Amino acid sequence: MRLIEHKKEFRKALIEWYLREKRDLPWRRTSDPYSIWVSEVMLQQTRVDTVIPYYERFLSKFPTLADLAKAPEEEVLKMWEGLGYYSRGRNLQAGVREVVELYGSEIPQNRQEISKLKGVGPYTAGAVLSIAFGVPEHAVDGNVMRVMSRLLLIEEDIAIPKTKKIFESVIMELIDKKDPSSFNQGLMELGATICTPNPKCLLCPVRDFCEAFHEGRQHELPVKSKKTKMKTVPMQVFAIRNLQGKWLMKQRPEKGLLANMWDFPMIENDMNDVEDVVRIHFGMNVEHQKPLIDFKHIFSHLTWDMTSYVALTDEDAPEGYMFFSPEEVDGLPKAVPMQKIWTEAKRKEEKNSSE
DNA sequence: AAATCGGGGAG
DNA sequence: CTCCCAGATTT
Repeated sequence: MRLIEHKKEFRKALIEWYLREKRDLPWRRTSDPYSIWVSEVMLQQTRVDTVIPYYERFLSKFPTLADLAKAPEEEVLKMWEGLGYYSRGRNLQAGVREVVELYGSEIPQNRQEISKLKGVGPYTAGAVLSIAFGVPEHAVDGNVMRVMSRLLLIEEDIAIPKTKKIFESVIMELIDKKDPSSFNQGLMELGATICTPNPKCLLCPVRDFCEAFHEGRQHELPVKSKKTKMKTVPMQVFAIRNLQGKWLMKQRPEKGLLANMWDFPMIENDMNDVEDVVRIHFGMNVEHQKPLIDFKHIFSHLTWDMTSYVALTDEDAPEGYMFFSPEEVDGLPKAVPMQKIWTEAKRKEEKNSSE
């Protein structure tokens, strides 16, 4: 049965399956457009199971558009801590502030305007429009490209940006105008649970419409070129405590990797003696340095090979750095590598004081 | 078009 | 290990 000649039957099969089998997820229990927006941003390149607790905490802290708009940016970052892609959090708040200031706190209900909001790209625009407002717009993510590449035997390389336009066009031809929300979510649900990279075709509600299944080629799709060369950067990190029990930290730049997050003093691996490294790079003298924890932290495009130390100083903070009490350090937004080092530093302090 | 931007789960 | 996840932004 050719999908393109049986659109109505396809929509019916997909939507009925979705309404019957859909997972019970927090953002499917609300019709609040702001909440749905938050969920869509958190779900960018992030698994459902990872997002759920973040979604709950975030909306408890910022229940409405107005709450998020007026919050200090550092509180937003703190709520995003550990979720990754931290610019999403800052962009979401910027977008929310635009809605408050430019649109009278009403999220725009057309693609042209909603796409102007910070952090709202082609996917998120279509997702919020279709799910929150019932507007028949495409929401093409990785799931949808995988599902549609199989259903229609589309062999274009999905690693190339312009290939996505093909899928967006296809969805606009196929979408159910009466229930675009269930149609779009149905495709994503299918990609997440059945039409996975290793597909469970025998359970598929629309396999009769699937050209790849018909040809037995579902495992060949989608075609994706993409190969990344990852580099490894050796890093040395120093958790430095002063005589008042405060710890030395520095905020990262507002642009680039882990923007605005807080670090212990760190540098690319220097082969000099540890005390010399600290004196040369941070201009301070430390003593009693001891190894803390070594580990690798893998980003999308690079790996940090971490070596960390604890040390003691009686000097003032160098330019750009500040000392913080343990409670203050807890409250600062830190990426996972620093969290790991901080946890280990506290554990070691605890152990020393009990001896 | 390609690179950048996190972190984790699955095979 | 590799892949990839309800992608957006910058270069």
